[in-house]
Amino acid sequence: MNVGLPKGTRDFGPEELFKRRYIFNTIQKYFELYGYSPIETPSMENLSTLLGKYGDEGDQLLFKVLNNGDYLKKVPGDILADKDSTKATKHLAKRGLRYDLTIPFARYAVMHRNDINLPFKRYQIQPVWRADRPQKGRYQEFFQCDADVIGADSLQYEAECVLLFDQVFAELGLRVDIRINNRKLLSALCQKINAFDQLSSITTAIDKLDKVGFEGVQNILEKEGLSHDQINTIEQYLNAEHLQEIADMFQHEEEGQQGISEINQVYTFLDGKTLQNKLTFDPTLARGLSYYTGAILEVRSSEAEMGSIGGGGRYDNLTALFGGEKLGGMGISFGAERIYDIMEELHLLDKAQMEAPVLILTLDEKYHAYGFDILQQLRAKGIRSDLYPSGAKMKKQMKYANRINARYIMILGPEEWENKEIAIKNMITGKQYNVNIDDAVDIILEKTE
RNA sequence: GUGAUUGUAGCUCAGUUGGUUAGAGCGCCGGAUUGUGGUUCCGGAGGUCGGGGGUUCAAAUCCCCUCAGUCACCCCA
Repeated sequence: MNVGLPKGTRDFGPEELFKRRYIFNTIQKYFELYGYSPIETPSMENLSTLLGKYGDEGDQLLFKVLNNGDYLKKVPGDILADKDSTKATKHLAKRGLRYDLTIPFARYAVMHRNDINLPFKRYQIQPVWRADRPQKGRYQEFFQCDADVIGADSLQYEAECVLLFDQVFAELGLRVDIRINNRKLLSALCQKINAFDQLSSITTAIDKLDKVGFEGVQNILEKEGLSHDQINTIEQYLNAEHLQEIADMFQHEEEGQQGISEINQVYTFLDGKTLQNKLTFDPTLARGLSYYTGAILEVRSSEAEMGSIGGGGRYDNLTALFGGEKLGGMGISFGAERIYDIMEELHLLDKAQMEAPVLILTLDEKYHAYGFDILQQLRAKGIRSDLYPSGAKMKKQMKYANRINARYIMILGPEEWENKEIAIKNMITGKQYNVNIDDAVDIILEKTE
């Protein structure tokens, strides 16, 4: 046996897929409840759409799709001779696999600008591909569940996204911590210490706080060439426990005041709404993605050790990259794969298994066709059901019934046939009794409702 | 891209300082029970020990190469 799967990809069996769908369906249900409409984009995009959007590392992690036809012929001889893969790529591949859902959405928004009306609320649940090395909770093919609203500045959407996170995780039965911060505060921090051009690297450093602790962040910042005074100010910021402390810090930074005000407005929108999970302001929350400019959100499980299982934020200009009209917005993403892993770990998916069907057993070919009639009657009533395909040994059929998780079996054998009856057995309790053959469908219907 | 670790039956894993015919549990198939599963008892099938090379009288075991998985770092969901 020499079959296998490409690295970082998985098959999903029936049981697993029932569970996965339960999660996706729940997320989708709330996306739609909140007024988001679905779109889908192709698995492949033009490489020119993708390249340069995710940084140098991102470019490395893009799956490139080899051109069709005599692709080597079109590569200039000198590039071929140089064996420089980076240079040769653009001659070998003009398409690549989708790396996330955000950039394709930006491309979509620009291309279909005349067909969408603002504010445009879309959600998208599709697989994406990344060529990085797989490890726990990381795959080369995985699903993302994104919802974004573009073309509206209102902070109601920040509040809406918090509520969306809160409700979805509550319905899934996961207890989570939702954390909120605002990039404007980080921006103000960099202004305050006169290191605004290092905003991006300081953000990245702060983002590692959870993992490496303050000493680790300190080391990174030192390597970035920041002075002790600057680092002290950053530490003071990171240690702030209340919004007021931050507000005091940024009295002279307009952007800081704005960030504070935005966070307060989000809280105002949420005032009086009952959240089922904890929402905390966390000045240390940074998030790696560079395009966020306002609110940032992150969700972590309070019950399991795992990275973030949801995140999002506000961006100013998603479409700038494609030269379209400036469209800002707010978006969030659910980390469905990780949510699955945590829920499996906490046994929250056991109940999400397929609802057990009804299985009909016949013990003789003579009335097998009659069993098929009953089967169609059950299905017409919307009962998931099946008929064992032959009059095999009772034991074998029973085993099969067990394996497919049948809740009820209907047995049609010589004795029953003679008396115009059918035996109904509850596979969970083991109880069994005979009913009139004409009433059987109604009785099953009653039981499975 | 960097580092670690593991590859033995369908699955999870034992296998001593190299030493006859490589084992267990679970699963599978059959029987006890020709009309009753999930419990029990009995029997059976199933292995290029990841692949290649080397050392040795002898290699699952030691050495080299290679492939694959897993985990961590970078980055990320």
